Order: sequence, then structure tokens, then C-alpha cells
Amino acid sequence: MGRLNKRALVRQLQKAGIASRAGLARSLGMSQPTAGKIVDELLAEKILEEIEVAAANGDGASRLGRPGRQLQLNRSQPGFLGIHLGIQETQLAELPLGAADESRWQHAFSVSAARSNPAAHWERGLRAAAKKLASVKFLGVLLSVPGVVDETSRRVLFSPNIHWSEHANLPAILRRVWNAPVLVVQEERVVALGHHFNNPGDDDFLLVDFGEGVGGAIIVGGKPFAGPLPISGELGHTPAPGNRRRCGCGATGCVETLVSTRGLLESFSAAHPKIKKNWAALQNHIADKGVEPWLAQSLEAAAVAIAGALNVLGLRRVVITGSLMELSPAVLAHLARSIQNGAMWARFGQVECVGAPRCRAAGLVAIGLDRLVVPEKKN
Amino acid sequence: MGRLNKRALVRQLQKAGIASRAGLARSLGMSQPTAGKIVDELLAEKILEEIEVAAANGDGASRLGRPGRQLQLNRSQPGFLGIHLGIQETQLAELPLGAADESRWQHAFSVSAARSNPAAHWERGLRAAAKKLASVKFLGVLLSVPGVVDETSRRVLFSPNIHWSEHANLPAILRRVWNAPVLVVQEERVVALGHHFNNPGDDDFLLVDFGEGVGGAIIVGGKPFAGPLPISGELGHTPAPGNRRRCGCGATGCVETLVSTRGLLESFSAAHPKIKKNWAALQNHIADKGVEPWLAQSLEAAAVAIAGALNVLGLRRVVITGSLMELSPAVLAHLARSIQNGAMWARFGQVECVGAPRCRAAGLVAIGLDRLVVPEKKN
DNA sequence: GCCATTTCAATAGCTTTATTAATTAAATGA
DNA sequence: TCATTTAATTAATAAAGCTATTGAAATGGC
Repeated sequence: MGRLNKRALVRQLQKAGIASRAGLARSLGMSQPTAGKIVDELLAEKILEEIEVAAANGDGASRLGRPGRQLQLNRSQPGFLGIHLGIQETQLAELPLGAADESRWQHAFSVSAARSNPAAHWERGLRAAAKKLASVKFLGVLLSVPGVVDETSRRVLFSPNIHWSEHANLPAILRRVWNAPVLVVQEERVVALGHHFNNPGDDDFLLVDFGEGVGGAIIVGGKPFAGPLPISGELGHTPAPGNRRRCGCGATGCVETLVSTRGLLESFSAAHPKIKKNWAALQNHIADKGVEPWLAQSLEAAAVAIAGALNVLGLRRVVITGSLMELSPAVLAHLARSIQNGAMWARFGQVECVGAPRCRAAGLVAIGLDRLVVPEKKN
Repeated sequence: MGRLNKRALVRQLQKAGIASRAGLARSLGMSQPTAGKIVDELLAEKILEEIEVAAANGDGASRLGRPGRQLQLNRSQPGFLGIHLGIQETQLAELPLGAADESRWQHAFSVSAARSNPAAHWERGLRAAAKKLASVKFLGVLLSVPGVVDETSRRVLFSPNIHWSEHANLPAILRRVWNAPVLVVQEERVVALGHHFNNPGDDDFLLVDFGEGVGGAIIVGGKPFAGPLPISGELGHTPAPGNRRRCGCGATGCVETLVSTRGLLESFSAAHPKIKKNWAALQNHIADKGVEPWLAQSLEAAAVAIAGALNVLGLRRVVITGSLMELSPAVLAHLARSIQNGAMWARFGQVECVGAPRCRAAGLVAIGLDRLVVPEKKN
């Protein structure tokens, strides 16, 4: 079958969750026989499965005509092994093709950076976790990492908080443990695709994730945007005029040094030297006092970078995830206003800025489906 | 024939200039019969023409084997009528499909903004110019306009220097005069495609055009990038922190107010109140004194916006066109350094910033070919 | 000048992909 | 029970592109 149609069908089924052959054909604008043949093929490959639909299928009343045989992405197969290499800990999740809820994350373990050989330590942790998993064989191992990633060569180019990952051969380690195809993906891209999965219809947005660093990812037309370089969506390392802080990346003045958790704590402590310098204190203080000047300034620096990105990309929607969502809603509101101030589209129409949770499981499944199950090119 | 292959073949021929059926098949990775059939079809449509090659075809020595029958985009047909709606004047150019040199611009006339009905005045100017043209019938009329353009609805949303174009129905006017399909395209996008045409190989870059305003256009993978909104590449209207100048767009602090010709003159005059406030004086002064602080500051504001765009888009190449190229080379060099300072890729590899002339003829032809001659969808 | 070699172009036949039209299947409701 | 409606499958057909073959037009050695 034509790769394009096969890809489209899987995407559509992923978006719809459950659908019949006829429904797929309708929504994709292809003929029923074509959809039927592709479905047969996918069933044979165990990518899809037919399900007994327990009647009353949401749409309300029982409809006329022969009921369609409902299909979904296979939930019984092992599927993918999702791994998130976090700064604090590494998490694993067994992800069937059809179910991508966040509750599947488990088996966390931590890698201390102080170790003499953190890569070997990580491998031991993975092996221990592997024993606790229900499955042994996977369609692919999908690794989400923070930092700058070359997804083609599957190498970490730069990761200020997990430096050892830059020199370790992560794909080789994973292959040794599970012997399955490995994909290495930038964390923000995973989160963006996860958001897209959970909000179908949101086909164009800039996702900005706040945490130890500040990163972005772009979804245009439902697909992740990428230029020719392995970097993209890098909002955090653009200089903010007037900012003299040193950044982990080696440069001076990066926006990230102002609005990362560490950067915010820094500013908070400078403004209030007598209050304890920790995240909880900062949260309480903001909940209490609202957006004070020290915070407003940092938010506005971020807003300039974000608005600039919107203007350049031609987008009107920003999705905020990460630590900023742990603060008072007034913070997000302030950021949203500042973005609208700099975003050119705000003068013609509406510019939206919403918060959202990080959805890594769904994002990894989306990537695995796209790149391993129905790849653009053979193999 | 398959639209995709047909499009690819026309693109390739446009890039190569002259090629044989066999050569096209080779460079596009398709079989000779397929290429041959598509060529036959395009010849029948008068889009291509066969030419007598006067031997000695560049490659040096006479090669072995039967010589290929060389093809090129039709140069004898009327082709497109390119129109550039400039701030000072409107220019026209008859553009055969195959020849896109800048020397074809002619028949300039100006529209004074003071007129009571500038649109009607423009139409009269066009009618007068039409009489002087060699052709009457065109495959399409391609209009390049500065400002924010919705290319789908062919409306000018915002044009600070040619306000009347926002309310006039430009496509209707052009249709009345020539009765041919009309495309309305943003000026910077035209220039970017023109640069791409004249520098094949440059498949990924951000073009920044300096003039009365500052605009950008993005080429990724050889194709213009566009998000869902009619704006894109808008570098000029991102706020520069600390800048209090009012912008024509209604906002305050836009980068454009610093680095447009008017903005530069403003800063120049503020720094040197005794020198005449005109472009020639500014040119001479800079040629003489180099990049003084007033200029450096403005350039750095632009550089932050440009570097931010590079980081977000994942690009490593900037092409500068427009009034900045009329200044001492030291200005471009300074800008390039500032961009490299803020561009994240500069820490991994090379970030390039080069100057180039504006090539509108080639850009318009590229757009016309892409959207009218071999469109993605029928009609 | 003749012929092997090389390259280009055209033709024939086949495969793949997807379409339309027709048929069979499975439900509802009067 | 049967008309109606929707789903799925089957059969026939069309389109696009491929491989293999054949013919055409040049070069260069002899």
C-alpha cells in the first residue's frame, strides 16, 4: 500500500482513538476499498486490532445501518519502551501503541552526576529496571532527553545538566539492554507532540517548557517543524539585552538565566535576601504578593523571545508547560499579556497563551508510530 | 502525469536552466520513460521548449554518445507580468518563464499618496503602462507588495507606507486591466525566492530585507516556510527592550524603528545634530568613521531578533538585502558578528551572514511557476 | 569509411496503487 | 417481513511509474 495513505490512516486512527474502516475512509477522503486494504495489512502486522464495541458508542442514539467493525491501535502488543532521561531521575514506561496515558511511568532510578562513570551506572540502572518490566521485546526504545539532540545521528550535542550524556553512546547502551531500534528525541519535541495528541485540533502552536532550562518546540500543520540543523525551537539561549548572567551554555545573557527555575530563584533571592532561597518559598511568596517587578522583568524577557518566535513563525498560539505552571496563575496571565504585547498578530486577531501539563507518553508513542511503525521510507 | 513529479521536473529545469530528458531523469532519480512523458506533456503545454544547442555545452570537451535534445523553460511565450508595488514607484516586467534577469524591470510610474483616490490613479498608471508592453496576454499577473499580505485571500492586511493598498482591491484592479490570474505576494518572500533561484544550493536561510521597514522571509528545504497565519518572517515588529520609539504599526519599541532607513537617520541625526539628516550624508559619515555607538546599538537590536529567529528555526545562514548593503561593508560585518554572538549554532558550527542584491524578477517567476504553471492541486 | 562504443529517446509490457461500480452483510423500524 | 441504511468486500478499470528492449545519433579507433 502507498506509504502516504498508510501513514495518514495510522495518524487518523491515533487521533480518533477508535474508528471503523468506513469512517477512516470518509475522514481521509479515500475510497472504502483502499482504506479496507490498508486496514487488513495493518491488522496482519498487528499494528491495529478489531474490538468488540459494547454498543452505545458515545454518539448517543443507536444509528441506522450495519454497524462498523471498530478498530484501534493494538493495545495488547508490547509496543514501545519509553524512557525519559530526566535531570533528577530516569523513568521508564511500557507504551502499547494504543494507550498513552501518563500513569504508565514507573521504575524510576537516579544517576548521580558525581559518579566516575555515570554511563555505566545508567546502564546498570536500566538492566535492573528491565527485569521488572512485563515485556522483554519492544518495537522500539524511545528516549527523551533534555538538551540539544541530533536526532539523525542519535547523539546528544549539548546537555548542560546531564553533561555525561554528551559523550556517552546512549543508543548503544539501550541496544545492549533491549536489542530494539532506538530513537533519541529532544524532550520539548516529545512534550509538544504529546500535547498535540491530547488536543487534536491544536495543529499549530509553539510549546515553551520551563524547567532547569527553557526550551521550545514548534508544531505546524500538526507536524513538528525542523530546520536543517539539529537545534530548533531554542528560545532559551537568545541574549536578553541588559542581562549579564552567565549561562551554562557558555554565553552571557541568555534568557534562560532569567526564567529557568534557578534563574527565578536567583532573582527572587536578590529581591528578598531575607527569605529562604527555595522553590516552595518562591511559590508561596508569589501566591501571596503577586507578580513583583523582579518577576515581571524576567517574564517580559521571556515574552520578547516568545513573541519574536511567533512573529517569525506566523503562529498565534503558545502552550506553556513545566515549572511555570507550579506558580500562581497570575504568572501565566502576566506572561500571556506580555506576549500579546509583542506579538504582531495581536493587532489583527487573537494571540493565545495557555498552560498545559507535560505529556511525554503520548508524545513518544506519536514519534514511535511516525518513525518506526509507518516510516516515510522503507526501513 | 503525477503532479509531484511534474512539479519536481519543472523545479529542476528552473534550477539547471538547460537540461536533456536523460539529465532530468538522472538528477531527479526517476526513470527515463517517466521523465520523457512529463517533458512531452510540458512541451505540448508550451511550458518547455526544445533548443538547438550550439555545441560546446560548458562541460568542456565534447562528450561521448548521442547528444541529448536540450530543453529549457519557454522563453518565447508571454509568460508572467511581474509588478512591484514600491513605496516610491510601481514597476512592471514582462517575465518569460525561462528568463528572469533583473534588467527586465521597466515602465515605472509613481502613485502620490496625497491623491484623493490613489487606487484609481494606480489603475490609470497600469493602463498606460499596459499599452507600452509587448504582450497583452499573460499566464498570470504577479504582484509583489511590501507589508503584511494574506496570500490566500490576496489582500493586503497592513502596509504602513502604502496605506491605500489595505483598502483597495488590488486583484480586481489587475484583473480589469489584464484579465489573467493574479497572485499577490509579500515582497520579502519574493526576494527570498529570487535569492534561492540565483543561488541554488542555498536551500536553507533567513533573508532579512532592510528598507523603509525591516522584513524577513524563510526558506527551508528550498521552499518558503509559512505558518498558519498570513504573517511570517516578521522580524521588524518585535519589541527591542529599552526602545521607546513609536512604530508605524501602532506599537512602541519595534526593532524596525531602529534599523529602517528612517530609524537609522533618526539615530544618526540624534548623535550628530549638526550634520545634514539625509541618507547620503549618513553613508559618507559611516564610510568615514566606521560603526559608531549609535549605529552599533541599532545593529545589535536587529541582531538579537535575527539570532533569535535562527535559534528558533534551526538555521545557520542569513542573507541581508536592501539599504544596509548601501552602507560601508563594516556595517554588515558588525551585524554578522552580533548575530554570531546570539546564535546558538555558532557554538557548534558556523553561522553565516552574507549580503545580496534584491532579485525580484527571479522570485516572481519561481512563485508563478509553482502556483500557476504546475500547481499542487488542479486549478 | 566502417564499426564498436556510448549515450539519448521512444516503445512495450508489467506492477503497484487507488478508483468506481456492484455485491454482499448486518443492523433498524414500520 | 421487508424496505432502508450503512459497512465491508469483490471485480473491473484507470493511472503512474518501473524495467527491458529497441532504435537513433553522436564519437573514435582502425
